[in-house]
Amino acid sequence: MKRTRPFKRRPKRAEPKHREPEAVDPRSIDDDPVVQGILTAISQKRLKPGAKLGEDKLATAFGTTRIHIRQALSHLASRKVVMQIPNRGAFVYRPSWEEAQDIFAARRIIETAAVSAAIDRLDKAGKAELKAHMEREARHDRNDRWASLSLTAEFHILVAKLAGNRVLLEMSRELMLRTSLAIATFEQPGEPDCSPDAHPDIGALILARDKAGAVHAMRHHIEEMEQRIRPKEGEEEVDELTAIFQEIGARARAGG
Amino acid sequence: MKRTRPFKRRPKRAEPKHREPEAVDPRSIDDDPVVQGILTAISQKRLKPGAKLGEDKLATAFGTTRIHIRQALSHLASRKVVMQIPNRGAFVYRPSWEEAQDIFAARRIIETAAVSAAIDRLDKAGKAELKAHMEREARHDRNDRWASLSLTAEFHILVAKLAGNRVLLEMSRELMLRTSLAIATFEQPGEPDCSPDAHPDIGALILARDKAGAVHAMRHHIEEMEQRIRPKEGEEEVDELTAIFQEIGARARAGG
DNA sequence: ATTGGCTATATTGTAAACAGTAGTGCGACC
DNA sequence: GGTCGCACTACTGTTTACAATATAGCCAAT
Repeated sequence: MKRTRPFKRRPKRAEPKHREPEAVDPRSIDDDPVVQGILTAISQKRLKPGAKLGEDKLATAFGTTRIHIRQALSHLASRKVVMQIPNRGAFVYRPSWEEAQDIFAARRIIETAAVSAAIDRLDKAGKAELKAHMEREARHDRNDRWASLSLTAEFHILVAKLAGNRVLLEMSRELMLRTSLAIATFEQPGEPDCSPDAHPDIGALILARDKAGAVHAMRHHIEEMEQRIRPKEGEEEVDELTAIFQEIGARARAGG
Repeated sequence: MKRTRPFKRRPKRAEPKHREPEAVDPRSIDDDPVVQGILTAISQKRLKPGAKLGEDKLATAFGTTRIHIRQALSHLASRKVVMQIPNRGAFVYRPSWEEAQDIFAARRIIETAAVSAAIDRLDKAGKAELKAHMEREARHDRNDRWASLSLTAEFHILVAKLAGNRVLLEMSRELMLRTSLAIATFEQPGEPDCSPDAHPDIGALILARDKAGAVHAMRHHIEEMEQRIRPKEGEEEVDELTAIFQEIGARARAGG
């Protein structure tokens, strides 16, 4: 077909004018089904710390390509939910004992502040949301382990949401996940994550706007969780080994 | 060349035994020179919010490949330092006004807690580190804008480090960067990020173990920073536009 | 003058082939 | 019998080329 218009060849194009990237749908990778799937699997403890996350297997499981999986895994690695080891692959993150303690300490700080802020700005809609959650948690089937784990996590997320600070909310989400990993790594077998009666108490104190009481209850609740985990015995061997190697390395460097 | 040994073809191999991924050098992507380069460029305000981060340009600038750049950019996008828009590319993150306020609120919470914890566990080494930093900050060349910005950020990071909680430290680092972006986006021209006298005061109060005073000074310092930014006038137009569109969309959903 | 349509180019996104590395199992050797 | 070494597989990591999308420039028409 004849070209309607002859186009002269332009030698080069000017630097593109810097268009501001506003007004664009900022769809995040957090909404990705692969990311969401792995996150819920972890928070429900179907995936345990140290589990291998093979790229091919995930690709066939989710019905997508390896590239997509790689993107999701590296995102999760940025959030310290997944550990990537060169030429070995991706594994579910296994926090150290020190890191587990730091996670709980961070939660004490952030969630007590969140409770306080939530009480300050509690309105009708917030009260309704909180009551609805408490009812769901009260009447849920306690034998459904996966639903229980999801619900207990959602309570803490809801409090963070009621605080009205999105940055804090994102941090809380991240800490919740890392708490799941910490508990899964260091839990004593058979114990639940959250003591089942703590959430109704805290919720009632928030609804009553008893700030001091709610903050204290939340702090106590988190400390109770923390006291339920114990350092792994077996890890001392590993630490000893690494200590030996480090000593040998240091001696080699020193003695030439 | 002759094969020394005939190998029979094995039909399939068993599932590999799950070797635990411990005892491996966990080199993080945070140490990547591309990531570090972009982060320091942002914290020194050489890269402004909204700036385009073209993959090819970065690849040639850093002397590496596009894939490497893509990995670095997606990591930075996970940390909300970079905004990736499909088919448009990566830009330096530009926080909204609400997000900027949330960042400062989060810093108030985390850094006051960090000051408190830092005083609790302050030892000789910590005192020395703090004194060394205060001296560097006192005698640095105030005309060197880039060095100034680095030093003021380092003070806050040092306090978080003295608190002895790595999780909190990582959060503080992230918040520092996002504060840089918030200030760069909403600052009044010509004003410094931190009031120059605040850091010596806070440092002295920490060294004196005056917990209440140090916490108060830190909170005041952050509030002072926050009060120095103002919402952009131009943004109101955009907000009005988006409001109109949202209204139209809602009406279409309801009436259609 | 502004808007709309068209084409060329720049840039990002994706697929597939290739290369490199770690891990497994068999055989050999002491 | 335990250890060592080799060949092979499975997997990750990288390169390459190609496809898809958005942007800029130009012309025409209103």
